Amino acid sequence: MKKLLLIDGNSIMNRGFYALPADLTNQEGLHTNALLGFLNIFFRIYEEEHPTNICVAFDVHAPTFRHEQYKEYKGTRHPMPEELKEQMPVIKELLHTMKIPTMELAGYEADDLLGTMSRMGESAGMEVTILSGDRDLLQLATDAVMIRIPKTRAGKTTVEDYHASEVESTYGVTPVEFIEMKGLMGDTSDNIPGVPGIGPKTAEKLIRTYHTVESVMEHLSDMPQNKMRAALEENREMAIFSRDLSRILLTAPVPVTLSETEVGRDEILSEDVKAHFLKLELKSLMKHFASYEEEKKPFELSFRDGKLSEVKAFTEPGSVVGFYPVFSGNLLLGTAFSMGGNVILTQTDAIASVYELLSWMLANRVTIAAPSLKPLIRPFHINPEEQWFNTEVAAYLIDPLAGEYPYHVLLQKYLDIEVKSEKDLVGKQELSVFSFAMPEMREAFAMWAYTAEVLYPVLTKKLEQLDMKELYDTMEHPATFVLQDMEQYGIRVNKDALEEYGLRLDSRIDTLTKEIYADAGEAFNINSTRQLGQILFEKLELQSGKKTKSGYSTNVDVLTKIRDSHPIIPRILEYRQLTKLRSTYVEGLLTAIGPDGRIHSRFHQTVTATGRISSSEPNLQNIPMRSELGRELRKIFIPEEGFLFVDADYSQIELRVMAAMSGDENLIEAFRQSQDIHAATASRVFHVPLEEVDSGLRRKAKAVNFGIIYGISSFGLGQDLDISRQEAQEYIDQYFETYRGVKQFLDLLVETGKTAGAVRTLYKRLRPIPELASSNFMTRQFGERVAMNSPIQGTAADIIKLAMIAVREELKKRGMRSRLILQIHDELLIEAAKEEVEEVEKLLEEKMVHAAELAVPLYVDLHTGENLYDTK
DNA sequence: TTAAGCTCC
DNA sequence: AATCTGGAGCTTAAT
Repeated sequence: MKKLLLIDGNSIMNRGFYALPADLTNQEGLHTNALLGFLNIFFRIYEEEHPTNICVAFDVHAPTFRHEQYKEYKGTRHPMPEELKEQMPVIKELLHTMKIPTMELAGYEADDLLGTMSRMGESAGMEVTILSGDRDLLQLATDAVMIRIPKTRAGKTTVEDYHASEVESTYGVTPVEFIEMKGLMGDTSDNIPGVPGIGPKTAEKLIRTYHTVESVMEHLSDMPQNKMRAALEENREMAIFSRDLSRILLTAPVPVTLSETEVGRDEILSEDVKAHFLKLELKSLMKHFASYEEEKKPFELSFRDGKLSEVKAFTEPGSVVGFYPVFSGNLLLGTAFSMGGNVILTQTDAIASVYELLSWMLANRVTIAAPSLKPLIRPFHINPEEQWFNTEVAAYLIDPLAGEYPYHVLLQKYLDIEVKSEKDLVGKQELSVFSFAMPEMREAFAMWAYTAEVLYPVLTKKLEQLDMKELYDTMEHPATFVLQDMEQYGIRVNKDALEEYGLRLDSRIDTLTKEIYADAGEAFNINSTRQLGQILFEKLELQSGKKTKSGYSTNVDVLTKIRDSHPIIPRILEYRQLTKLRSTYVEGLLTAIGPDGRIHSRFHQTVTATGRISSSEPNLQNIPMRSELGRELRKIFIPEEGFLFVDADYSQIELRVMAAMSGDENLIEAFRQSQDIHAATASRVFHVPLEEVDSGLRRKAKAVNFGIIYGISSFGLGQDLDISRQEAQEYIDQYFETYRGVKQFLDLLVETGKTAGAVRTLYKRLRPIPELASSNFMTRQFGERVAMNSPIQGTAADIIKLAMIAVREELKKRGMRSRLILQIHDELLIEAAKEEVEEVEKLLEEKMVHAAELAVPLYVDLHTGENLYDTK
């Protein structure tokens, strides 16, 4: 089937012009932003649809016939900016080189030419697409004619597609009625007057009922005597005139025939076109030529079976090798090695032989690149000093928002190579001793090894360009080893005590459940927010607060506000707390206890956007602390016999980091003088002597302190402190007046975020912020808060990582039995041999306090105890 | 799989 | 004019 692509040239150029930076020029000083915008969206649509026929319509700049006739309405458009004007002849030349016909006709608008040609195509049995940024063209949609409107949001371009049915479902009127609607509501951007006082809502209602402007006018007598009816009566002529003005012609004398619009891929991507792009310095478009060639010969990785000795024979000293071992639990199933693109698969369970080969490689200055390093450290006795490269961690530093780093994504992103993903190849098949005989699994293994090898130079270069090589070498790479240790050691759990704690919860939950049912007058599922909402706010008619998407909110804020209005509320709050403790902590932790009586949580290095570590299966970074009952749970975490816990947490590390990074003299001074920063802040911000700061004032200052770090709004702070927005705003203003340097610093971060698209920590860790480029106000606001928070949270995360590395090294150097087993963002836990406790306390404090030398001293609180509860 | 809720820093 | 505190992971209900 033939496919016709029609493009609204002016509209798409215009869109490109405003969407891309205005300073985009080539060496001759020609602006190229509209050209690039046009071609980007063109190629995107072209690759999606593969049209057989293409034509681009332009407006003629001279007044058209229809302009002449209605000059007073349509003659007042803004003139085209010079920078855009100069690109118009260039795009026409370029389309000429691409053998894509263009059309423009004095007396007619581009819309009319597009409309007419769309009908010609439809009559000839073609599928027609019209590409435009202008919603006016929606009136042209039919079952066979699709209108595509590109939209840019958060830096990403999406396309809205409209056949006749989508116009109806979106706007509630047919494409033809769309024209009638505009007759009533007008269009200020097009200088179409319409009927004053009638907007989109009213117009839609009227046209849905009466279908045409004429019919609306005939039925005026059915309507109530009001302002709307009067306006319609008065503007009868104007409405019909506006409607006719909005209607796109379908019978214009188009200067191009359908057969002339035929254009092949070879013509669009010819050598001439390539040369033309190069001349205009549109280098980013070159990829279309590459992919054209690739499509002819899709990427195929060749790999074969071979012994480890063959791997060795293929390995050049000083080279880079990709390495992907396949484990099923502790059992090695085999290996994939990639050497200069030669991929060799080996089915073997001989870890020792592989270790020997790896040692030989390292001794011969070979860099071994692995897709993920942490799982390999133990089986292959890897040390931080050895020449290993961790693809995943490098890719994370370059793009910390990606979430996952599978080979197919990395190959696509960095080398523009398209391959099947592991999931596509392997699906849900489990690993087994037969895996090395299965073609799909073999291919996936080979891909991992190959990717690690070929990405090594690319990622290394990228890290250097982004000035993060040092961050990788001195922080991220060694941190992997600390995390591996923590996973390996795990934490000991008193299983009996945990079960006993669970029984205590059970009995109390039982009582509460019965009481809640009695309060409600019926049994229901208390865990179901929907059922609970009905009971509380419909049956018991309690005061409901904010709503969620699907009904009443029943969260802790809402319930706390109505705590005293019914005895069921405090019971539900307690029930929630207890069932949370039971299901997440008691049951969750019990199933996580290993045969060694310890929990081996996993620690992730490539998950968070800011550089923090995360923990899962189970998450040991959110063990209860705030409520006494939850805190009791901490008693079940105990050290091994002959050991004690030594715990240290940074005091106010984020505020200290903010003070140091901003260089604000007042805040720095406050930290140097006082241990209690919230009280000190209260004293300064509220102009009260330190001795007179009471707990209420301190609480306010504390909320402001936290708010500032998170990128505060007066609304949020008001909510937090339960005060008015105005009052909250006053606190914020006073804070920034006291700490002017902080204000300057935060403003600078937002500014940097906007211009660079990213912010950095003190140690140059990058956090991209695509939200700052959004056209959506809310999204952009979020971006600003991220810009303020990330460098602070991220720098704190960097510092504790440095401390972890230093602590591990020191313990190792001194040959101590004590070990670091847990990190909770600003806190480190060491399981210390009893005879080493004093030394560990000293060493831990020393390494944490001196992990970074800032303008503000770092400080830690130290605790030693028999369990996790006692270390607070 | 998503939404709502709760736990932590 | 809008908006409405940053970063995580886990469980349950409901689809």
